[in-house]
Amino acid sequence: MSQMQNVERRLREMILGLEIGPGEKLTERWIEGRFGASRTPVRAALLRLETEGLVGRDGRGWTVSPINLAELEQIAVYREAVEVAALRLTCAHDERSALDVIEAMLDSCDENTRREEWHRVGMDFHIELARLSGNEFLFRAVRDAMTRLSRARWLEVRDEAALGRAWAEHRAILAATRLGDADEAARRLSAHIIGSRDRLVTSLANDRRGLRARGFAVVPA
Amino acid sequence: MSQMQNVERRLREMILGLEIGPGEKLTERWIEGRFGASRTPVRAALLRLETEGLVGRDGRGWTVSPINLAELEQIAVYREAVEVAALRLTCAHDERSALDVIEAMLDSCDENTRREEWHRVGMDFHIELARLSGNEFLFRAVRDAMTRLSRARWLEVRDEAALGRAWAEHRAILAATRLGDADEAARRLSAHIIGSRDRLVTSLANDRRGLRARGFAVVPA
DNA sequence: GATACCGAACTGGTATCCCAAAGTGGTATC
DNA sequence: GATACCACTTTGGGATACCAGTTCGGTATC
Repeated sequence: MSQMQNVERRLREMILGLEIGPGEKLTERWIEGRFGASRTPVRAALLRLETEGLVGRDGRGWTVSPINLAELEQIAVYREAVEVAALRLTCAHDERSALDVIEAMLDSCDENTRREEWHRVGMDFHIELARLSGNEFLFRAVRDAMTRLSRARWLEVRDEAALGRAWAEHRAILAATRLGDADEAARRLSAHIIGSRDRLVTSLANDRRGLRARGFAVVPA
Repeated sequence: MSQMQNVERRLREMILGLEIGPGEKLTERWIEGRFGASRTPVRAALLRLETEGLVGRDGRGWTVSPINLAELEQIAVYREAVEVAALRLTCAHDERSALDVIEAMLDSCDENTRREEWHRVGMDFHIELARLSGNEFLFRAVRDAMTRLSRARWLEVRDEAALGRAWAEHRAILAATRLGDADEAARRLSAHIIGSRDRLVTSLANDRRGLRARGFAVVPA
């Protein structure tokens, strides 16, 4: 694997894992030293992470994108459009046995599972479901949206009750999809996405003070 | 304006304007010489154009993305999802006077207008309509989709009848939106997008031989 | 002590070099 | 004439040197 992809992957992991706080300044030279790469791959990584929305330009410098409540609300609307469209396509397919694999992902999480795993599976559920649509653009849209939501979702994962509710909703969506009931599946998916957003934005607004204290920039809606 | 943005913009224009044919090989050194910039900004431009889908990697080298019929079909489905969602948001707004500006764009095209202008306005109609939704992600999705469609749409613009039909459909969509009739507007927009796709894919499939003769790579569905 | 000013240090942007590997063309061999 | 092989060229990936603009600390001045 090339240096370029390595820097990109490792830097993305640090940002998504909150090892580098939202709003923090980044310098190309710091990344260079941190990962033992030269500026060429570092710049390539920053350019790609910029298109993913994980870093941005702050005047003449680089900044880890802050958590933006207004953005989270808009992403939910976007997700609703693309995920529902993808799900309807999947419902229209004849072959839906791949749903079993997704259900197994949900089953793999129990009380002994690490929070990181719940976090990952919660995203992969939506991403893999979108992949089943067979539409590359809907799939990428969902994957990119989940990437942008990833950091904020660490909050949701801390809430046991919210996780239980989310998993139940995931299962209900799968059940309706399995039956090919597109309308019911779409209704439940919409409700799930909007519900998640509301819980997320509420708890983020409440935790804002605490997050800022940890050095995490959170821009209000 | 920095070199980096210049190279990116000018190279994008050459690709979208078919001055560099779909499927053509690109070397960083050629671009370097062509635009009088060094490799650093050239590579930055290529990385960004790659995320826009205009160039891709062919083994170790760069290639102008071919026109891909399967991709065109998938984009139409994607567009339908995001544009309809955006339009419904706009219909739900109180303030819709901005629609006048869009209508004026359509009016600015008549029999004396250059084909390039029809081409541009035909895309901007959809982009500006999506912008009115106020949702940044839906807007960007539409803009990026139109960019990917841009080269293939040169064909549609050659067909006088297709243009007339498209403009009539655009006006009907605007009319329904103005009335706040979201369902009617959505129906008409869906029909327009899918209809455009069918006409486009058909004429592309027919012209494939001619396009290949001009050196344009066209990959079938 | 406050402030205006100056320079050292650091920033991203750019140019340029080096490198390993993939490609290319010619040639010797059969 | 086909093919295997080798030297040379060209490629993108990486590293580094340099630049202009900005920032920021310290200092001289009042």
